[in-house]
Amino acid sequence: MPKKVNIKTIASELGVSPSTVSKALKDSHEISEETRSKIQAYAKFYHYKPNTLALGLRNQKTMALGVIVPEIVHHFFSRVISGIENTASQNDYNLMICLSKDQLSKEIQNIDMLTNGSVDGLLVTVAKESLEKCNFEHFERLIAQDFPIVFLDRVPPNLQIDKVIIDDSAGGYKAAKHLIEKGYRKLAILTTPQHVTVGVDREMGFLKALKESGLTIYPKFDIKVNENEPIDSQIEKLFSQKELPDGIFAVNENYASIALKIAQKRGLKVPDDIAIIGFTDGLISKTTNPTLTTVAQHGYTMGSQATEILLNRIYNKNEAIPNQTIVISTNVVEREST
Amino acid sequence: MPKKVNIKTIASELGVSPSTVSKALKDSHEISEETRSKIQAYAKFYHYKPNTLALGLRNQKTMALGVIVPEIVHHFFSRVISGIENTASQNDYNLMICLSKDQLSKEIQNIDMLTNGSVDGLLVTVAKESLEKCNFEHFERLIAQDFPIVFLDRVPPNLQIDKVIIDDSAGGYKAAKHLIEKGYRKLAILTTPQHVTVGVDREMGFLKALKESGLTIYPKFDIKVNENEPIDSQIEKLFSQKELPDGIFAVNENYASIALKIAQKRGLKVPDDIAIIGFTDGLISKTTNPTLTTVAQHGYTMGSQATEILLNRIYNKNEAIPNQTIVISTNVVEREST
DNA sequence: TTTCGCTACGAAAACGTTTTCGTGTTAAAA
DNA sequence: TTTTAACACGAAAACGTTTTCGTAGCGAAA
Repeated sequence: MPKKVNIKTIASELGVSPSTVSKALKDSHEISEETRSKIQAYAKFYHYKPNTLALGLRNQKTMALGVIVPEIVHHFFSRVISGIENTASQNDYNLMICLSKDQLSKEIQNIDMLTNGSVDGLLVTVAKESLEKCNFEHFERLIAQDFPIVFLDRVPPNLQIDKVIIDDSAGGYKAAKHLIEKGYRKLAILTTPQHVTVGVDREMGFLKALKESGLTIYPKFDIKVNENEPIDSQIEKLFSQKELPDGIFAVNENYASIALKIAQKRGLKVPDDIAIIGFTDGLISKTTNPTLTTVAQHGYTMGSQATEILLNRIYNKNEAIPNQTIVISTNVVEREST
Repeated sequence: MPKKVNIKTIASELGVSPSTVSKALKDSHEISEETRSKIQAYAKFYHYKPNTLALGLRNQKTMALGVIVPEIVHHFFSRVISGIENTASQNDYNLMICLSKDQLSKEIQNIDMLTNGSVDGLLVTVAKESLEKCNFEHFERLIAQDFPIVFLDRVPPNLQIDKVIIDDSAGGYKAAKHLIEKGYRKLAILTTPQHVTVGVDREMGFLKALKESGLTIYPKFDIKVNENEPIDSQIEKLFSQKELPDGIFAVNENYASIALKIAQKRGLKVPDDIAIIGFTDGLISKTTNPTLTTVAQHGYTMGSQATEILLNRIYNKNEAIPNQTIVISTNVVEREST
């Protein structure tokens, strides 16, 4: 079977030099019409395609972007990736996707791998472990080297970087406002531990809205869910108190759907007895019964915007563009649970 | 700032030749202890990492696998990718992920891109358009060239290839058996049009089980959903007939959850008045109310098994291994809807 | 006839590695 | 003292491109 052809084989097969072939394939005027069409015909017939590695090495440019996310089996991240892929492929860029599994070691390994010629730039959502341990040396090195990198969603603090983030605080604020407008007053929150900044920010905005309306939150209505322990039983506690809340804000879809299930199991009517509002507009919220009102964060937009910034950096490399922060706003998608 | 170092810069910086540096970094005995440790210390200090492109070009081996799937915002595919990533990274392989968006042209483009030195092998789920048009030339070319490639889930027919598929027929069979055992007799099916083989296979198995139990299916209980038209109204038709089924088999999770919703809207009790069983064990099935019984297809396993076959081909390239077909079996996960 | 200027092509270097082979130096063996 | 062998290193080619520069051949102008 016809093995893969390259410029050299075409050249020797056609009795010309590799330079001639290369030029002919690029429609160079240096090459005569006759030779050119002969070469192009041959190349087309044998499906010649230039070797990506050689091109990358020669041009110091790979037309590939690296993506590092914690997980891929996750509606939000897969939407982000989808957004990235879309604008990347529109600009003839390909993707190398790596998973950090929220581990620092994997993240470092991926960074090392990707930044040695493999890709022209990097899109990163920082791993939880890195955030917990405040270890960002691997990123700082890259930044010092002016390697094009844009952070998404979870970002390293206190660094001069390009980033695209969700306006989590405003999202929490909107969630609270929505509940209050609907007439709910005894509000509870299901949130994450301290080091997950997105959870903290959502809570901040939530509390701010409460304050503005002259409301406060009982400490026992403020549940910080520990992901290393069974989630159900932690949320269960909220429902096993004498006094129950009449509105719950869950900082993600998962907590929201669990809360819904527990509420229904305990005979509470949603939204009559208790309202529930989630965060992240994924598939689950649309299929529960009742469907869940959520604060929608636009992952796809996030991915494509981040990619645009990154490509812009790559195109204008060594021009000192100031660092950008893009804030993607959220909006409440009202469904049946409030 | 310390720009990226490479072998040449290390060599000139340390007054030795590139060959010496290369050997020293590989602990070659040809290099004296003194020089070796000097070089290694320097390399470590400046975080030297070999350039991936150069390595790939030199070794004719990139340590990367190409993955082409129709979509990524899809629970099943993202699980498949997750499985691929896991065994790939265990074997020090990286992933280049491309999306075909079920378009033939994109698929061809991706294939062309990936097979020119970028990756050592390919994992592919064929795009719907390619299946409809029966256009597989781009694959045939690769196969003729002995390029390592493994197909997943949706495969081109009549080709000598390695593939990992779901036992869709058996899955449909199990779904029917399950409904029948539970006492349901008037069964309906929500399936896909002809060209989507997985839907056809699932229906085949389903009908086989019916036949074995002496049951038949009314033509009007056999709904072929056309994805280009509103899905809800097509499924609605099933419920607007004089006589209703008492059990529904939906060939995917989406159809199942829509059917559930419509049934409930019409005041039917699930599973008392009507049972519903889906296919693909995703997130949705676990969060509906009642939760959905489904035929679980193990995407993660599929991905990792396919990757093992592929790596095996790559390691033993030019040894004529016969083509393999791995069939991933399914199982019924019983929940509340049956 | 000489000079000039095109046209059409080739040689070679470079991108960053690895690996084969060759070689200068030194110490041990003859 | 000469030969041999081990040691420690360097030169160069190769992977597949692109691009700069050089030049052979040729017709036209001087």
